[in-house]
Amino acid sequence: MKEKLEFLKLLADETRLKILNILMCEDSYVEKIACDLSLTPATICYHLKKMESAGIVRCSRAQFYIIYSLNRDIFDKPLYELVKKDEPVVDEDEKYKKDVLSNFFKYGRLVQIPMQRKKRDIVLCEIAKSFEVGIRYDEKEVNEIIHRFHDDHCTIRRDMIASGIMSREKETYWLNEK
Amino acid sequence: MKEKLEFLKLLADETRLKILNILMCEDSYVEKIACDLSLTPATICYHLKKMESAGIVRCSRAQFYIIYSLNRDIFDKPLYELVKKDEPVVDEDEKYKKDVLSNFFKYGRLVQIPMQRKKRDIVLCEIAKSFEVGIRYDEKEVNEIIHRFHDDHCTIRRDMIASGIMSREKETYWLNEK
DNA sequence: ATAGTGATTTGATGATTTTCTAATCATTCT
DNA sequence: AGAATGATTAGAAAATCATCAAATCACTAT
Repeated sequence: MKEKLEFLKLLADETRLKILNILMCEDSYVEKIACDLSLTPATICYHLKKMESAGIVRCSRAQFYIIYSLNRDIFDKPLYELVKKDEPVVDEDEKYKKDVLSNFFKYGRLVQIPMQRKKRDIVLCEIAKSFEVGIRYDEKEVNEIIHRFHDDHCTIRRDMIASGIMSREKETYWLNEK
Repeated sequence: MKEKLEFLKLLADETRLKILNILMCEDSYVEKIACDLSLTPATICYHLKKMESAGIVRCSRAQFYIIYSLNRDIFDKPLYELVKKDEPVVDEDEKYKKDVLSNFFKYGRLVQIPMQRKKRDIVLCEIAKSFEVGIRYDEKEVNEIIHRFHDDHCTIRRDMIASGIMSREKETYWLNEK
């Protein structure tokens, strides 16, 4: 995906398209192209080097000049080849999270506390969304909020502290940043 | 050219490629895509609207949702179709200028003063490059410089004034801006 | 009607990218 | 060797574009 994106980005520029069209007709060199397009050699060089490193053009020295030519093979593919994914599009982490949540929550209630550490953290994070950063809660408030999700608020409250999602000092609890 | 460029620019964006890949699998709607990609609905809407106005996607309302779908026809073309010019690449004006100059100058000398107004202006502009803006020249200096290009410096000097390329006051001449 | 939900627009911000000038590099020719 | 010419790089300025938050719009269902 990344590579195809870079390739498309290279094509999607007015100056580079013009350069490619010139090279479709005949090989050429920096100064000549610059003159044809009324731009500086530095600019043309910048574009040619970019395209060279992506394999779109090649160059070779001939006497005074460095002759650039097109790598014509590249343009035969149909367009959808360039658009179609070769990696999953949706963020894998996000997908996994969603799966876990939909497995353990039914109608907004936690049906079971996950045994696996990784899954339990995801579930705890979800519950943590009901707390706000910067607010101090006493134990009664914490229990009440957690109880909306699961009867065993004690276990979950303890896990919140253990996993570092919340902190506690004496009788007050608070949600940690991030 | 312009249109193809716009099309390529639309394809050459990571988020839009991801959206297209999602739509390749199944039709979808703003909020769902936003959720899949962990972006805001506003952002997804922005991209979809852009692609819609280019005919890449379509949309239609279905109950609560506005369902977006792919216009699949577009992706069948081979890539070079998108790159190849359908207008001349080189600036027509520039080309014309070049032709005129190469017709009337040989080895740096003007072989004949063009009769056509348009062509004469181009030739005069070329000669004017030997003068600098902001410098005052007396008639002798002007003649000397013009003489490098053509024997009949008087005619050309007069044409320079007449065409507005240079100005004169009493004995001094100067090149006008631009 | 109106409350609720998804879609869109607006305005601001930040990131990326193109372009130029000036300086430097590399090669050829004298 | 060094002069000349084309190519490249570095650095800075300007333009373009994606993203978000907040406000507004459009439709549905009660």
